[in-house]
Amino acid sequence: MTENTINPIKFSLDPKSGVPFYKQIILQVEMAIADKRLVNGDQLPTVRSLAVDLSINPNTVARSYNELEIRGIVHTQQGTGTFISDKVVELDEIKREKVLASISRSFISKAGSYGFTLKEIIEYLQTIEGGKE
Amino acid sequence: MTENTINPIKFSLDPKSGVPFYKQIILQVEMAIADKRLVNGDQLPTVRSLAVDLSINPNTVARSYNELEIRGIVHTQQGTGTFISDKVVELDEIKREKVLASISRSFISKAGSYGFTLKEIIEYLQTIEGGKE
DNA sequence: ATAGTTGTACTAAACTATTAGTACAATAAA
DNA sequence: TTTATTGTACTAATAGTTTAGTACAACTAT
Repeated sequence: MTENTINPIKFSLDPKSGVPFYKQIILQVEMAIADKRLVNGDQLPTVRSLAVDLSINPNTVARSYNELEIRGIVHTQQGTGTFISDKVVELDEIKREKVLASISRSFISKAGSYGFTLKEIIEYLQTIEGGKE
Repeated sequence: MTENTINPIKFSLDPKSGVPFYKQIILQVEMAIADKRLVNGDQLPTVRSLAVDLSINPNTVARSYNELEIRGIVHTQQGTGTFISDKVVELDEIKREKVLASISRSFISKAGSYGFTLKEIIEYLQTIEGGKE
């Protein structure tokens, strides 16, 4: 009876990876957004259905969805479901740059602790970018 | 009687930071190397002395030194002490690039999960680099 | 050889993160 | 209002990480 208003993303877990289940789910949502398999307004599987699907506890799914909500990636409503936030796909440039700034900062700091300068880092990344097909 | 063959780095721990003691020690050594407060051949404090200094267990210091040794940053010898590896300051370019490649890879992957392309990343880093005094 | 230094091994305690069990609360639809 | 859906709260079990206690082994110097 439910139309497929739900974009059928395939979730899967690798228990051997050492990556916590809830993080794997978050990553899969993020990646799906990144390559447009999920777009604004799309509904994620319900907490229960995904929990059954993956044979894990509903709370584990809920935790993933909660973190995604905190990051502003999804919004959630009891009785209705969890949906990709409109803002995400509108690509709010300000928020986007904040995210990039944040993860860049920690990367630069880490590289710096190994003695790399920002100049060196950029040069290295350019060799990668140039070298891809 | 001991000359200061030991470069007197100041170690300090922040128990509230949530960062494990052994990681804080590693980071402080790495940073000291990065800005030349530690150079090749310099001796680190002995496991015991640093443990007393910081009021922590010798094993915690030893764990830090072990990780640093695995990374090739220090070498250690019983009865003698722990020293900054010559290779570190010779800046073994091959190993150096491997390190940069490794941390870059995880950064690129993380940024990618947020939908950023390598091109975008590089452009962003360049704005930072251009903007520093 | 012997004494004093150094790092190391092994074990256990404390803490934290992760997941699950179970019951509940909010919303939507009839 | 009732029923079925949705997400949530609270607790506990489990596993993993981190630190400490304690005793040991390697090496240097005398």
